[in-house]
Amino acid sequence: MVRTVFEKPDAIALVAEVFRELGYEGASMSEITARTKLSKGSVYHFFPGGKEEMAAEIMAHIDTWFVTEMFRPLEEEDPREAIARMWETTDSYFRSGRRVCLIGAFALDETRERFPRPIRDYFHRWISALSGALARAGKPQPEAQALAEEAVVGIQGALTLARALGDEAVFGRTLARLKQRLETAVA
Amino acid sequence: MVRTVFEKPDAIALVAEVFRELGYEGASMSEITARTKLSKGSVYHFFPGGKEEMAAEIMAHIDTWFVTEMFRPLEEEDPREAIARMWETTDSYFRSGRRVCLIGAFALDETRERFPRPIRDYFHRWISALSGALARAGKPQPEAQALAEEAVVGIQGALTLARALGDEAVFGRTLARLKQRLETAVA
DNA sequence: GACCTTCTAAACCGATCGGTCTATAAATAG
DNA sequence: CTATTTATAGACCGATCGGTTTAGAAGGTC
Repeated sequence: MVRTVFEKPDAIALVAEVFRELGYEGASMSEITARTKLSKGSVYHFFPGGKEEMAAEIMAHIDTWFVTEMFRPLEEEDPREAIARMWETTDSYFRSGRRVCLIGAFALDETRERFPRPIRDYFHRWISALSGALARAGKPQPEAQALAEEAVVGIQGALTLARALGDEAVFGRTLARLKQRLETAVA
Repeated sequence: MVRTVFEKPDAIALVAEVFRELGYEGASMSEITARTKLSKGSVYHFFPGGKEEMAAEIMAHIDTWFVTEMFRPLEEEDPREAIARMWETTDSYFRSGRRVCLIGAFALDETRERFPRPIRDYFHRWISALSGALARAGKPQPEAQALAEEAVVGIQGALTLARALGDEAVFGRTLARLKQRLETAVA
């Protein structure tokens, strides 16, 4: 069955990948329509506010996803189990290092000036959620916070290097190292 | 004395900051001329090949700088002393987290496809140089390589988070942690 | 001083930019 | 079925894009 019409959630996901690959400025309308196979009419039907609205909706979509799949699970009963699952979720979300972090990419150039809050919140909430789990696992507060920050820093750095080196393996190595580090720190 | 003419090294440095702040796609000619105060005529006088040549020259300039200021010093006599100075050079180059890594930013979007080699080499050489110093400080090869990779990953991640959180302190904390980690690992 | 090279200024170019609009097709409700 | 809503297609718009050109100013050499 050939698809004839799209629905908004599809449109958000499709456009999101274009922004992720090309960045905010690089994601021109011609690239968006070419890569998503959506016509200009469809794109502006779903996002009357243009690129700004697309990016805002994409970030909201990412936010929702991370809250339900990454942050809330970190609040579940067994914190060590929760953290272990976070590494799996992270590896899967970033496709073992083949997919970059859209929010991280936005943070690096002037796109940050457009969306300072969602960008800041994304990282802040991730660190908070992980820090909370570490605290419940027995880490005193200041160290828990520092370890959580170290983990998120490592994830972002590994994504950058994986792309830069054209070698996704560095992402897997970094996740394994960080996992180990948080486990022994908590032991 | 008001400056009337520029020379090429000045032009490279000025244009580099625009690319660093806006990324390759975001650095439009109008932004370049506005922010550098160079006229379009001047810009194309220095870079007849346009944006592509500007970016290539900027990366060559960065490469030279890193070789003389970061990589070669890591080969000097006392490896621990050399590594200690690397942290200072890193902090100073990235302005304690206020300046982003142009090469890292290029790696994240499709700009990478334009310049895969210089981007890959930049990180590869940094890791190699640091790994060599760690090895000379007594670390067996596989761990030296892993620690060097961890350090460069951490630097990149910290730059991303510093920008994302609008809080440069995370960069200083990360450098301090990595410095400590490499010192104890080598002890 | 004359001469020559280097650098600047800005008008100008076609192509592409983000965005609008109108007509129509597809899906849904009655 | 008809009526209405929702989504698609693409022509079209002014603005900006990256880049070219030409004329002249600034700076060095003798």
